Amino acid sequence: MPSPQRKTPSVHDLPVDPRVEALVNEVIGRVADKWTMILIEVLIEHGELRFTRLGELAGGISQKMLTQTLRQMERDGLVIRTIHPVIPPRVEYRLTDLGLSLGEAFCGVWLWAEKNLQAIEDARVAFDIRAKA
Amino acid sequence: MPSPQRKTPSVHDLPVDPRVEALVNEVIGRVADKWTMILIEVLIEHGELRFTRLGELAGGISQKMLTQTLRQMERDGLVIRTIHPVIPPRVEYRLTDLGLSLGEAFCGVWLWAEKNLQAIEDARVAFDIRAKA
DNA sequence: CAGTATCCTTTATGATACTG
DNA sequence: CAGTATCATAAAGGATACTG
Repeated sequence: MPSPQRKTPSVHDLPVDPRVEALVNEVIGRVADKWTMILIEVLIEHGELRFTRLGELAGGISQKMLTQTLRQMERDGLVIRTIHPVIPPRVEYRLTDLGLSLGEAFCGVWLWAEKNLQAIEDARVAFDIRAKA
Repeated sequence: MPSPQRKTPSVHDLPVDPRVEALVNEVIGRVADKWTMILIEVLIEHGELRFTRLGELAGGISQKMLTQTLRQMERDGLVIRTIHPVIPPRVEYRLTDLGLSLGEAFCGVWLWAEKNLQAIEDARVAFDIRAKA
């Protein structure tokens, strides 16, 4: 890795419009939401799913949050919501290409988390011991 | 957060230890936190920084959240906090290898957001128009 | 089934004041 | 400077009841 002193070898290798950066932050804040990530994960693994099934597979999500998160995702162009006009209603959700690409981008974080779980737990234990002193 | 007995199958259909998965979710939940990501970004770009400077560069963070987020990051092994015993106090923060690797993993999401900013805005506009009908 | 609507609790965050 | 402590409030989220 390049030493931190060198000219910012970060994501931004070019002059960054602060307004663009602010928007990126906002998008990341919204999009990197816990339930959004989990729903994308579930949709990648299972493909198109109905509302209730999606909730079951996500695990521990309330109906309210499920609706709310799905609406946001739909608005952001991450999922497509298909209503089948039957009784009882059948509504299915699937990822758009945009949603899929976000899942792939986020995959790196997921892998990072799995890989470094133990390191984090160790760090916490060490910190808590230090903190007691 | 622990959901009361989830008979729900795991996010993966693969044999994944649910406790591991819960931890991964928790870690991602924390890591996908807005200020954590911004602080990592700033630390990658500027290297070791003092408390106040870090806050300035992060932009719009309250002292309370800065302290709180940095403590969490330190506990998770993402940053190292160095206290120089002088008056006035001088405390510097820098990323650990773990913190740096998280920044790199998250880089994909950052790039995704930059790249797809316009697509998201377009999707929102389109959705809002549809919603009015 | 797939939501809405409502109430209510918890959590997150901000503002302010104070200290070694 | 680099915090800590406290109060206040906004926002997130859950439980429950109801509906087309």
